[in-house]
Amino acid sequence: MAAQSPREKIIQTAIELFWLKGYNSTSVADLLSRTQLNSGSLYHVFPSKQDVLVGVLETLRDNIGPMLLEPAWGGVADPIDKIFALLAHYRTGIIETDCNYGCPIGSLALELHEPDPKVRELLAANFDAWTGAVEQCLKDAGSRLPAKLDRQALAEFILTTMEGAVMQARTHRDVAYFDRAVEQLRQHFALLEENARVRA
Amino acid sequence: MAAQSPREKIIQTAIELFWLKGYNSTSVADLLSRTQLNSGSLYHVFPSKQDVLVGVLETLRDNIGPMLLEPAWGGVADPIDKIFALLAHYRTGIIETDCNYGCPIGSLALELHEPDPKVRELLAANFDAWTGAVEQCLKDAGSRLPAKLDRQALAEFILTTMEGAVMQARTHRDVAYFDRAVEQLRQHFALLEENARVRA
DNA sequence: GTCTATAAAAGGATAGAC
DNA sequence: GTCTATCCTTTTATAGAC
Repeated sequence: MAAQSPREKIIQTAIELFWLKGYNSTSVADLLSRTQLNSGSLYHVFPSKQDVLVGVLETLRDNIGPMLLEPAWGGVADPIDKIFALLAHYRTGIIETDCNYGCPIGSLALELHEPDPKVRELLAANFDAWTGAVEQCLKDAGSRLPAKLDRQALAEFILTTMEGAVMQARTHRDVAYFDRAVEQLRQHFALLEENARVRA
Repeated sequence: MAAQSPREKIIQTAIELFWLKGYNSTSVADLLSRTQLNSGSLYHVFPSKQDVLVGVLETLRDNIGPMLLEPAWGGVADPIDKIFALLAHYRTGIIETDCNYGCPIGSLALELHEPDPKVRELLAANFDAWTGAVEQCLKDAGSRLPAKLDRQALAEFILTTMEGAVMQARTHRDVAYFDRAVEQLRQHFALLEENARVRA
């Protein structure tokens, strides 16, 4: 592994701690002790804690492929299978964290109540990257889905499902809440695909 | 209006501030200045800030009827209309807050990363009260929905939709994200109702 | 660019008089 | 039950030497 710059160390650590503890509950001191850096080094790179958050959100937005999609899609080629593989990837996160899992973006989106405009736009950009990837899957599914289907709206709805399902699984500490939501979405897809066949 | 006890003042103010700013970003000093109470009075009733949170969650759980369902359902009798009236009620909240709206329970559920077991159970109990009310609507819809439909799972899915849709509308500061998610749910209902008719 | 020390403020909570 | 004063810790951020 190549040596990491202070910037890289801080971003990587902040991604993990903001995800595990949230933004407000992660102190600069937490970041310093985990990275073994001194405050002078951190504040030299990031003038304020919020600048660390901006760096985190830019990194997540720019690396959704290697950090999320490629791990989720390894070996999966079918576009509709990819969508459910992405959801299955979140399920793995839920299991690995004993049902404590929260979507890094969704949790920040609800934790930060009056975010700086730049932060809010980066949260939105992360959602856009996610729904954009799913929308591409829906386009790749071609005539298997109804021609008149609003594929952007359905991509957003898949994000809606993931976020709401993760929230309930976490709150109840029970992955079955996630599974039942995904099953409802599967039924929705089954109805859409049947609809497309009938009209074909 | 009847005189309010310190306890009632604190709970009412905390409901509002936890909703507007979140739990961590609401200080005890905020509660004191808003209620015009002194710290001695607050800590006499609530030994710690977390006890205020417990009181808030118990109050919301025990008053879901007058605080949420009855305002949302005024004049609506049809069980399926009630479900979409409930969603329309959230839409009103989104509009009234300039798309800053967050579900009080959902936001806390994601903000609190390692909640005390009692707090977590109360969050889950609030979700249960919500899905329980929706599940009753689905039962009241009787044969308009497929007989074999898992009505508990669908009730949870409606909560999933609301939470995910609120999150996206807030993040994008655009109610259209909420509207599109509800429209997807409407299509899902249309397919279910058609399904029930065909088999009848 | 990195070090140590520390400022300056905010936070939760307590003490003891009334 | 309520008042005022204050303790103690945590937190973000800065200063100035190296």
